[in-house]
Amino acid sequence: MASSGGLVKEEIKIVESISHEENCSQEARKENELESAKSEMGEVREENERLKMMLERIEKDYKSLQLRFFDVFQQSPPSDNNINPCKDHDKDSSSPDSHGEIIMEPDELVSLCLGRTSSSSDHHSNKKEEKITSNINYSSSKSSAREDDDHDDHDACLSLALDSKFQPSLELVSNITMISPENILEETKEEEAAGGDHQTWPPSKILKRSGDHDHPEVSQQNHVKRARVSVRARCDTPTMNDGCQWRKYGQKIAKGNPCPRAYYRCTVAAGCPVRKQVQRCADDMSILITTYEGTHSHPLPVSATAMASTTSAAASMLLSGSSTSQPGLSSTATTSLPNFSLYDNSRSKQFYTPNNPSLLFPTITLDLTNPSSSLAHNFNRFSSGFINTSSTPRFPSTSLSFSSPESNILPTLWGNGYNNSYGALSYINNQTQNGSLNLGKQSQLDQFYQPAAAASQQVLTESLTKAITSNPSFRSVIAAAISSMVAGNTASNGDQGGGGGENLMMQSVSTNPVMNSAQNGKACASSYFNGLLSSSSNNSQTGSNLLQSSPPIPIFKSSPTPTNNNKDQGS
DNA sequence: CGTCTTTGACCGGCGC
DNA sequence: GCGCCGGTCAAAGACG
Repeated sequence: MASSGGLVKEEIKIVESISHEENCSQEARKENELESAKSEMGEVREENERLKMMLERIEKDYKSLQLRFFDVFQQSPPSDNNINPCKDHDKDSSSPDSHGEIIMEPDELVSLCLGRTSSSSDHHSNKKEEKITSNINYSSSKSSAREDDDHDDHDACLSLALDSKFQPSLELVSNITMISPENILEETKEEEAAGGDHQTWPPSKILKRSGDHDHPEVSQQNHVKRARVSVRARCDTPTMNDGCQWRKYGQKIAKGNPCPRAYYRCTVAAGCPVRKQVQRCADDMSILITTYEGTHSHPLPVSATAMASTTSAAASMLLSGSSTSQPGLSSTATTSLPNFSLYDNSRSKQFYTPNNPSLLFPTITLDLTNPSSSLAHNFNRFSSGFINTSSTPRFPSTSLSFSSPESNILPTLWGNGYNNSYGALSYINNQTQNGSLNLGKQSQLDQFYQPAAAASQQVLTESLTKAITSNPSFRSVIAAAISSMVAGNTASNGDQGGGGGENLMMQSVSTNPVMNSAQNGKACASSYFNGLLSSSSNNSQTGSNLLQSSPPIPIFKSSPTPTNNNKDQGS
């Protein structure tokens, strides 16, 4: 008995030691995690520092640019048209705003599009404007291209519209700008050829409608298609709500997909050339594929800016990738990027694909559908692509996948209605309160607070942080977006904000009192992609479906589309 | 009654 | 030249 008692004691000792070791190992693990977290934070801080400096540069650039612009403008007041994209869309179709270059009215609105390569060569109608445009483009592209990484010279195609009507608070509005350098000429010519008709989408239509401009070059240029941004998202509503107002103008059964493809055009402003196609994925009917094309010729409601920014950034990524021959995205994206993946299937296949007309366009795909956060899974698709793997793309196509453990809810939030967003809040609020990312821009006209935007902020923030820190391409795109906003921010109040936190760069945006006031002091949609996700509608479908990944799938025909409900959002 | 959706017709591009 | 296909138009109907 005594020996057995001794054994027991020894066993106890062993167990204790084991548990002690376990505790030690756990502690060590925690310490390791802590260490890695610290190092990550350090990296992020460094990155933030860099971005901060970059922002300062951009700010300076912007100021000098602005001064220069006003100088030029004062010397030569522009004609009364071609000025304000908000004011006279119907008649201003050929105005350069649709080029996203520069639109200015002394007392109303300035719209700058950052990062486009100069396309002024074809503008003969307004040479002064052309001159300005060149300057702007030079400076802006310079400032955006001058950024931290040497390996990518992106044209961050983000627009900045400053509405001085609301002075002193300048409003930031982003336009979807999906123009590749090689497409600018085409677009310019298109719009010239359109002769005031803003329907620039179909080149054929332009030719048809502008019979007096039967320029051979034009028809040639028309072969060059614009960049498209395709968004895959799980969505139980007929269309994914992106904050814009859309009007359906057609529906077709496309080959290879039993689900009809719906065609929408933007109705936020009359004459806006932006269109979108909405189609359910044949393989997974819960996935909605929304393809955007064109450039908004008007300021966007805040709920739309997120989408616009996203697509713009994505497009610029695509275009920057297509404009350079470097491996770029593929190589850089293979760095560790948990819950965020970016894959580009364009590099190895740059040939034509006659069988898939959608691939006649340079297309970038944002994939928000991936329920698996498996990194390897995502990255393994880098080379294979996602949407466009079926055939060889005629134009480079790039795919982005925003997959996170919560990713299944994101598209749902996005796709669901405004009410749903609120409905989701109760769930979401438990997740995070961290609202440091803010790339969604607020407009005075649109005071919607999007609580759903608070959803999964943390995850997204982390994802974005990593994305930004590890992917130069993405970084520069984001930087361009920030630059455009900060420029506006600076113009409005000069408050750069940002207290040196981990998400300093975003905070500097979110401290904009204009933005904050626009939302009554509430934390606004607090990440670039949260903003994107927060786009909402009045869709009255139950919020209970919010977090379901396989909701009932509406077919276009039967149910009223949320786009219809968007009307009260836009203005 | 105005606005929006639906849907068949039409058009142009492209391949064969 | 023909047919297929994607994309758009526009009349008619639906809806609020």
